[in-house]
Amino acid sequence: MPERTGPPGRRPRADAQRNRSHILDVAEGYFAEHGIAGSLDAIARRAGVGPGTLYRHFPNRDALLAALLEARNAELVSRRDRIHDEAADATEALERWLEALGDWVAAFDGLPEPLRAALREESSPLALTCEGFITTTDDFVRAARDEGGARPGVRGRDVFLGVLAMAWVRGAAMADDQAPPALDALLRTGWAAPADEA
Amino acid sequence: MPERTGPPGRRPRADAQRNRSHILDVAEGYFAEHGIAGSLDAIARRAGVGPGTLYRHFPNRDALLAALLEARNAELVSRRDRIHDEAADATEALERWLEALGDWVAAFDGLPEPLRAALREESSPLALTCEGFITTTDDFVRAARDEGGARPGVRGRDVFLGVLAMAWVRGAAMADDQAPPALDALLRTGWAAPADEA
Amino acid sequence: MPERTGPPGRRPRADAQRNRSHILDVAEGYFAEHGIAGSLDAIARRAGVGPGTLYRHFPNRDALLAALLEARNAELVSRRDRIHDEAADATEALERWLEALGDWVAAFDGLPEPLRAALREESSPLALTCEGFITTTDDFVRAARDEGGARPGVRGRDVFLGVLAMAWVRGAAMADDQAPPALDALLRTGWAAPADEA
Amino acid sequence: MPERTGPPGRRPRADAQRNRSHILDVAEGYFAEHGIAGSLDAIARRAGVGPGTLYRHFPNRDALLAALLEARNAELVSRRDRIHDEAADATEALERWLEALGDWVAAFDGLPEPLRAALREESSPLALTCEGFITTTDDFVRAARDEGGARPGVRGRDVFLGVLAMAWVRGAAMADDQAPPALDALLRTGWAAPADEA
DNA sequence: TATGAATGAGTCTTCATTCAT
DNA sequence: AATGAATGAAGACTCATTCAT
Repeated sequence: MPERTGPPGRRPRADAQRNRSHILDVAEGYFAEHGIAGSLDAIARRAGVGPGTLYRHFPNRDALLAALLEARNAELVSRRDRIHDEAADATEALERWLEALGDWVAAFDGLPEPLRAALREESSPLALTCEGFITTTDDFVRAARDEGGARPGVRGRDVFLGVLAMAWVRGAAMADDQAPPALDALLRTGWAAPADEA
Repeated sequence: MPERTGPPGRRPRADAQRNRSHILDVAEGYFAEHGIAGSLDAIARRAGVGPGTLYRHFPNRDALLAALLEARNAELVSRRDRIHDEAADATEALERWLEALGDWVAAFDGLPEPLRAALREESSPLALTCEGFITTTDDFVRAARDEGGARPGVRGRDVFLGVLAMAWVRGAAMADDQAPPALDALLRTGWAAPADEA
Repeated sequence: MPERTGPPGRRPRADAQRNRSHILDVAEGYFAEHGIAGSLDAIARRAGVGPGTLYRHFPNRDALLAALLEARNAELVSRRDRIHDEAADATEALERWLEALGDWVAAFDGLPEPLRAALREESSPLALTCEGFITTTDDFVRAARDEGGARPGVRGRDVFLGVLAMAWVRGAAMADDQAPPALDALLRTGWAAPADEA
Repeated sequence: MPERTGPPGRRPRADAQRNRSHILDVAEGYFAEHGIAGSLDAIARRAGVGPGTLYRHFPNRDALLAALLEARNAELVSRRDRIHDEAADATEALERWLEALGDWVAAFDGLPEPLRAALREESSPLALTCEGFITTTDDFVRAARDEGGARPGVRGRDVFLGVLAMAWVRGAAMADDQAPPALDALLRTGWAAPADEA
């Protein structure tokens, strides 16, 4: 019984923690199955808790989503660090970062939508997450540009939006195996031939 | 549709035709105002017909949307023809076509979504519309490529998807005035510097 | 209760009017039982219709209440006419009118509350009803005043509010048989002795 | 849970006392702001305690309200005493007492409602409070009546209810500046002209 | 005793679609 | 053909109260 009674540093109750992460597990599965537009009540039901419990932990869908992404965020951040360490040059780094970002956005079907919405009204907990990665993207873009690998005038924010957009449209192109890489290439080099601007 | 005639006076149902086009008018205004996610009931109400009538003419939202776009399609087609006539070269033509396509997709707030969905399951009446324009886009792309203005390997379908994607993400970027042109440029030339691939 | 429901499973589609009045019947009983704060869903359930059907007929609680009162309104109006015809003088008329008003307000337990609320924000369908009766009350008050039976300076609106208020407290005084008439008398003559103001 | 009645003099813990009065402070502010229908959870939160703690001190909303009024009761009682000391005659005293009572009831928006309810079912802690003031009111009324200032047959209870009622309806009449005094006058002298009963 | 997590029935509301009239 | 009433599942979210910690 290492539990000291009294009011020392309040730690979250064990059962609450358990519940929270259980809800997250269930939500992950549910969202993976039904896309992120599924019913929150259904998630609560499947998790075996009342809707109030879910709402206590996550006051709205975005909060739940943000919590769900948090785990992946850590992964994304570590991937960023790895890229910093391993990439031969800034251009390759940017490329790999965008790939990482693309994977992150593809975590759940329909995820691009709330991310876009969050970018619109900054009050969402998702907005913070996004802004962080926008900044990171901008850093990568800048470095690549300094190196001559990225086109001048391209902003990190736009590239981020581009990744988001491509991830969104990819949802439609699943039957077409060539589409995903084609879309990445499109974002990378555009449709115009280089000669066009020389 | 086998027209069943009863008593004499077998008219081609002028009133039904009138109804149909009236519904379309109303729907156009409604979608322009509220985005394409508005309630179909509300449209029927505003058009002064019962929901059943609306449903008879357009069995679901996509059908309505498709019919709505058909009118614009004519415009888009004529724009295509004008481009063919006026454009100095195939590259400029493609550029202008994509601009036209962008305008077309931006007709209603939220339109990219059902278009994307239609591309997924081809059963939607919107799918046909899209496929037509994909073909057209491909024609433009091919011509530009033959001319050296478009990058080899770029498919019309991908470019179409790219336009769709950019139109979609644009919804989020409204506060940012630089974003729309930046996104167009991104799609045109990508983020990578030309030197990168020379 | 010989509940006239159709064969189990398939509910025979009733005429809209009949459905409407059936809902009203049920609502009347339900409100009489549980007071006017009861659940609308419960009423729909009890009426054997979906909540949507109830909402189609009565978009909100006030609308339902207003419809419920409409029948009684007719009665109140005819009572008003009878009073006009029968009352010996304007003072007796006012007296009888207030009695009628009191009966009207006592139709459902808790009715004074939404009436008061409606008086606050005039958008409610109940507001119209109330305003009409306020006007009528004012007419009666004026006539009585001209005759010397009502105190100068008393406005119809205040008297109406007084009736509402007394009906409201009456809910508390049920155990006390003397209270209702005492409250009426209080409203009529006040607590102060006439000598006090001579 | 065995009730430990043996050794008496078990004082409440100091921190419990502190908690209790802090909750009261917070509740006072909250009710003053949001009316008495606000969420108890919100009060607990604002007070920095758990809802369980609030519940332990005040098993329900009425108990909290009663405790809250107790503080004001002292003030009301002292006002009563001051009236006794200062009033020139019993009629003026009654008048001033009713004014005091009106202020008391107006302490919180929506307060009349639970008071009325408490009068109905005497089990509420508010009932006691009310009964005390009803008695006081009756004393004032009697004294005034003996002096010829109050109408014979008027009972303290009824006058109390009248004050409650007028306070209740006043909530609706706020837009109308003339209403509050008009309602007071109505309660004082009624709508009938004195001549009517001479 | 204090805490605050959990409960879960309950609130109102919407809407695509069906089907009796 | 047209109508529009009916459906009823589903949605998000609340909150007084209980109970495990």
